[in-house]
Amino acid sequence: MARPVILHRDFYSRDTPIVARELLGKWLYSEIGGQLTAGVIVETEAYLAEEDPACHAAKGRTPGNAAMFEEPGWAYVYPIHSRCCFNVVTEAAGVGAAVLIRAIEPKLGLSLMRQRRAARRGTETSSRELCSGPAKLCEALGIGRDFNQHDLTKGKTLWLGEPFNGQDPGEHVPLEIRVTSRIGVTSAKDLPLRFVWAGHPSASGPRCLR
DNA sequence: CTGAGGATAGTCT
DNA sequence: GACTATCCTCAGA
Repeated sequence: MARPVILHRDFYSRDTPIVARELLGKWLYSEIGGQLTAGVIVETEAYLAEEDPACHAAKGRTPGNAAMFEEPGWAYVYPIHSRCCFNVVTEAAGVGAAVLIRAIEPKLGLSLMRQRRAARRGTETSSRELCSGPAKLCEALGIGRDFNQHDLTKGKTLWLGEPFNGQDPGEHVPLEIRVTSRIGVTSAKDLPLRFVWAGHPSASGPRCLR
């Protein structure tokens, strides 16, 4: 297929909150075994290298978080509660900052997404619930730990880019962005580092935070 | 519809 | 052994 524009290294090589904000409206693609799935990013969270105890890199580099210290534009996939969450590394190599992708609106390959989700759940899932959470979208797109340290700027198997061919980018830019504290973190509760496409049905979290 | 609580496993100390 | 950037089920309204 003809690739839509892929996000390059310089997109990621900026301050993490800026990257998190500008990621809203971009598309996340996975092409695994020749099967394409994709969706629009509607919710992100920034995790900072400095003064952010909630960041996995806060206590320094360990084998588990090593990906966060790699090149911007690389993937950091970590396991939690027997699921996975997907981050993109930002700023610069050695810094230890990233953006967590919390929710997408499913656009391409819905039936495969449903299949992958149902494999775990055993029940049918509505399209708005399909990718409305960091671990849900990983399941739906087939993102596992094998994508840790994957280079997202190559446009192969897993990457971020502009809207799919034929889709008007203008329709995929949020009219309003809501900024809140991050969901589920136990430290640094007050930092306004969560970015949501305001009112989007595919966002996660309690209704009052969408 | 909403909010609370429990299940669950990988990682670090 | 204690954490956890989660998800799902089940009450209750």
